[in-house]
Amino acid sequence: MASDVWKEYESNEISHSVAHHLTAIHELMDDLGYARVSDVARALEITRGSASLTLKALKARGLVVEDHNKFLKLSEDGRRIVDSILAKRAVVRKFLNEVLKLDEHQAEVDACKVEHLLSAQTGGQLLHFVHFLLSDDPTARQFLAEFWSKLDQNEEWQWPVQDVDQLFNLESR
Amino acid sequence: MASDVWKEYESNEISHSVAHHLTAIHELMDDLGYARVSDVARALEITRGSASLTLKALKARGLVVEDHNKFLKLSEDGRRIVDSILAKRAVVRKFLNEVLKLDEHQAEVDACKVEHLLSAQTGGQLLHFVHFLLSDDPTARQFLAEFWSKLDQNEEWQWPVQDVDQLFNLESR
DNA sequence: ATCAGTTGTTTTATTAGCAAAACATCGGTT
DNA sequence: AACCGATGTTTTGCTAATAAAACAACTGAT
Repeated sequence: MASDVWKEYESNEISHSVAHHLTAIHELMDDLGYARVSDVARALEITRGSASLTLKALKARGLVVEDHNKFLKLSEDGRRIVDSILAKRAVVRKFLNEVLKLDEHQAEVDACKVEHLLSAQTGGQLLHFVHFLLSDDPTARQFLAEFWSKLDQNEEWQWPVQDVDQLFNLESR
Repeated sequence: MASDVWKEYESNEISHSVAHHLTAIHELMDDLGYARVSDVARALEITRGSASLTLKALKARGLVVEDHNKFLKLSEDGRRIVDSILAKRAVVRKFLNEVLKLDEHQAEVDACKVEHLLSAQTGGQLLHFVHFLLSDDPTARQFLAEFWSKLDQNEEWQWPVQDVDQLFNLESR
């Protein structure tokens, strides 16, 4: 694989840690009405010192703004980022849980891992897909019904499959 | 969100970097028939020093074994990990590109980002799903045809969507 | 008014992953 | 034999993200 592909991992706009510092502020504002350094640290179960340093960097990046009395708030940019993350998380979780029938915990964990990594295009297309898939369109309903009935029968594959491409080619022939 | 969910990100078996060191060895064995530290470094476009350190750690973890003359090879465990990563990458790439119609580069980049993060269960279920979806089952074909035709019309959503859950609820009512 | 608890920051240290540079060791060429 | 190029390792330094501990400042209760 070309290195310009795999190295894009680090060149990401926001890290996993930053994503959760930002969403923690968002959720604290909803739950408590405010968010201080200590509240974020408690929510993420990290020390106040760690949260203080990370949040200082986020203030410098303009994603978090500080009140006259140490109260934190998302900036416009920060809110935009949190919105996109939460939207992707919700879509992925819904897809994994309600379509692929993975248990809620697994769906939550996997969604949490990838939410900040998916591009806006991927998130948007996935939303369209899941939206149609879970709508009451009869074709979608029939498709899901058939897929789920196959899920119950199909236990023949061992994972990991050795050659996925070959598996697909065998079927499309 | 509970911290035991978001903190699982770090507790992952293998990091992005390790995933690509291992897959690089795999691909070099296929392409050249051998893989040395320098070959891995060249493939990943990092310095030999960095590769040397990372690969030393992987030898210590028993994922990579070293020949009598500095030639590297995947161990049984290493090969198992590479198989699972490549399988997940292939399935995700196929889904993003052939179903969601994202361009190949975007599909490649996003698949590369998440390949090592998905659980085995998620990978397996996704494989079942994509396999059925791209099969010649008439229901699957009809569903995809309808989805794609909707894709062409639907440009009304702005991304990020503010409240994804609400979007779904409105439709399912 | 003092004392305890909470809060925020800073300093020191750790880990993963990288670069850069120095170093040693080969192998082949001349 | 001397040299050059490729290879592998080690050392030093960097960044991000954490913990731990020390410190300062504010808050509230008695």
